[in-house]
Amino acid sequence: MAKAMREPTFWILTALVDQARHGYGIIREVTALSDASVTLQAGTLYAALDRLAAEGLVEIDREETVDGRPRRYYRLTDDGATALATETTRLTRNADTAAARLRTRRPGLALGFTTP
Amino acid sequence: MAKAMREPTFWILTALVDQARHGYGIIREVTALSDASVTLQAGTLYAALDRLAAEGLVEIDREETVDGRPRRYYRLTDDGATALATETTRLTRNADTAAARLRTRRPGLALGFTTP
DNA sequence: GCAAATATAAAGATTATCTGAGTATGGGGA
DNA sequence: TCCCCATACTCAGATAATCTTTATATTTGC
Repeated sequence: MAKAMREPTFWILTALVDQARHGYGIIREVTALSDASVTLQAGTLYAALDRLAAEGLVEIDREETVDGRPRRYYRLTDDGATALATETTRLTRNADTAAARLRTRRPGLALGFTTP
Repeated sequence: MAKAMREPTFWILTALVDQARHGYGIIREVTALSDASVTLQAGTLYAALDRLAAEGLVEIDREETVDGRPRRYYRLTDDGATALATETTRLTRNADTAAARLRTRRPGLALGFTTP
């Protein structure tokens, strides 16, 4: 079984599903995707990109300079998409297992969690 | 926002939802709950129980000796149940966000993930 | 009689993330 | 014009949860 992914890693891969993005763009996309509940730290992001590139889950798409600032774009690889899909399945299964258990606790009472 | 929970922590809390269990019982329950895809390591478990007790998410239920072996039972606190419910909501939301994005990738093709 | 299962403990290594600081450019408001 | 903020990336050190390994002790099953 693939080892559990940490949240920043999960969000970075998710941000790259639809298009290649550069580091700072990933940060903004994750903020938007997560409804501002997750704010990637720069240190975390760039370290994670290096690691993910080494693992083959992302790769450099292109580098360009916009307004005098250099950007490095990353894209998701097929392995990255597969890893994200696997992780997503795992998250769903875990959440479903816990939700089912929680429903049996104090039956008839309002639950402390909601479905979005 | 509550900080993301790691997988072993999530499973320990989930295992305690329905009843108080002792350490070794938690290990076996998590193996069963996760369809044998997660096997808690003893070192991880007992360290996590100490930490979770210090955080007030679990508490000692009772201690008893069965067949000459001492067992320490833990139960989930209300805070623990709330934390697990919050985490479950987060997992569901994250998984749904990623799943929606993955569906838009290479439309028409079979997806690399399944719903359980 | 010996291995495997039961039950807990604890030290050291690993690793992703967090924290915080640093470098640099460009745009917008005062 | 000046300064702050947003943009864009880098890096060193601290933190925290987990993993790995080892240890101890009892009981059950073969």
